Amino acid sequence: MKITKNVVLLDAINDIESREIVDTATLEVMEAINKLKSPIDADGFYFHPDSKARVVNKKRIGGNGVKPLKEPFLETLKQLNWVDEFPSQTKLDVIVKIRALKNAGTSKSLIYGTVISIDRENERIVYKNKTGEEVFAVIDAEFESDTSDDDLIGKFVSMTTATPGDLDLCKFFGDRLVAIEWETGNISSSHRALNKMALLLLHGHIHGGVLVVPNRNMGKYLTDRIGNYEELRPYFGLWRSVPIISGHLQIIVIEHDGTDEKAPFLTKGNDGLAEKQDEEEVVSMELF
Amino acid sequence: MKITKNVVLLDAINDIESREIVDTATLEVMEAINKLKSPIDADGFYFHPDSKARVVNKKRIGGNGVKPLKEPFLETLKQLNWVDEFPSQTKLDVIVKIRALKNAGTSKSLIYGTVISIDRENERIVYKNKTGEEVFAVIDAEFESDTSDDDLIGKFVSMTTATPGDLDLCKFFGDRLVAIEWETGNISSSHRALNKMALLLLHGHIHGGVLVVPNRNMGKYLTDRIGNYEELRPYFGLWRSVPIISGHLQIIVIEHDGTDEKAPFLTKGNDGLAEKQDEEEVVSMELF
DNA sequence: TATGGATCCATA
DNA sequence: TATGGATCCATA
Repeated sequence: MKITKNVVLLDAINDIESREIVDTATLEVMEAINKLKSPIDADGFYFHPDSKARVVNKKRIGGNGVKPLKEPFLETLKQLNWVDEFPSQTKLDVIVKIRALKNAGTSKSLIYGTVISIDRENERIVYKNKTGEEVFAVIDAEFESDTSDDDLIGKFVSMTTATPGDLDLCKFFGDRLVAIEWETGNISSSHRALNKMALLLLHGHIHGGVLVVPNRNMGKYLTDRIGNYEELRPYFGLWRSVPIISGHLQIIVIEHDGTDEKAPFLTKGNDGLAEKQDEEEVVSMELF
Repeated sequence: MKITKNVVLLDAINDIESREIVDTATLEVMEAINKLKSPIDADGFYFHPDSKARVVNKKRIGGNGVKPLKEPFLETLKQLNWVDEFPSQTKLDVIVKIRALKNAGTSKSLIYGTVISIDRENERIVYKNKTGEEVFAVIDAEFESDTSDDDLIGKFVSMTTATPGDLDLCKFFGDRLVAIEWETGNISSSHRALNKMALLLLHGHIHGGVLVVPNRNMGKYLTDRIGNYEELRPYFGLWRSVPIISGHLQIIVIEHDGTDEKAPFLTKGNDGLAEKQDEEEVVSMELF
């Protein structure tokens, strides 16, 4: 697979080590992109010429599925000790719901404690955790609750948090974390991916963020409306305006190496439903 | 329809007139939300209790379609002189492709001119437009071109621009523009909507932005994965960090008033992975 | 239940 | 061709 651009959106690199970390991470991502081949024994990544999406009877048909692209990319990086589905930092958690309990629960996704004070205006709750320490957390000024704030004081409660979801891949370089998002979801999903990395940079949780996204030319061979560089371009000014103190955010743009009659059609994902699978195969045969 | 929250993300209001504009626009949005009723002659907006989405055999079924919600909302505001599908400002345009031409074209979406200079590093092109003026524009440092930069000098060219897409609704209050985005697309689409309004605020093109979005409770009665307040909550810090000079960005959160056996099922379209129309009708009959 | 994703639709 | 949207999927 080719790399056509490498666009830096945020670049607040304050020391040599930081630059080295970003450079190393970038090289590893590039290596994983470079390794993507189709057909498997080819010298690059080719699509079958007939797999290009086109409009017939006002319907867009064709296009390759995207999962066969993403999976080998993740695989290569996991072998370089990147960890997939890495959770976004808990320190960004915001408590959105508080519920008084009779008995202690054990849900891993909830926080348990005894309420000491609630300050809606400053979005802050203080509570005693199970080891008896007084700790504080951020609350949504309008968190959900069945009970008045006063009645919650002194009660044992569960607290539901809201946090950004997982990152595709992460790796620690020393004590600094770099995140990678491979984006072949809908273009709007690329907005969320960049938002997530920009937010984590803003809060100092990660030191580097890399978005890998196809260009529009490559998009023509894939599922309609997947993320592409050109369509994100007009929004760069927004991400560039985020006032991070340190860190780096970049977009790496990829494109297939060309077309080749020997390249396979990449199946589209109807995983898990054998019935749909059959229909899909029939459709594929009709199209190609 | 109920309004459950009104969350301000950016509030850089510098004069009384500005406050009045934001307040007026907000009231008009609230009025349009308030007017949403189902059944049509009811005192509020109710869903049929059986229309709540649920999981059967590992498949999520049910849920109302979202178009029947959005359309009357837009209609009310158009009657209050809001304009729909309002184009995002051309001054944010970035030139992403330049092509030498033999003859002048007339496409409305392209810029035509004779190139005077190209400065990739500073992302700037100077050209002579058809009235002979020298003007400049922003280019992508890696804009597409068949020709070398030097060869483009003195040539008549077309320039393709990239710009954010339309806004759902806009209205001028004096010379200041307020934008509204109604978000019942996918949650990631809400990220784009907020990004768009934040960007336009950053560039001073709009003075106010309003996102209308359901809360999670209401989302349970609608298409899976539509935008909802709770899921956006963890990202507020990002939009709040955007360094705007003046303007206002808010989220208005809506919820249905309850359930009622007399409420209709709101029909769904065939987007995404929906089964085709005929099948859909059969499924609906099975469910309800 | 919750979150990221993959897929196709409507329309200018 | 281009952009916002609507819909259902996979999985922890």
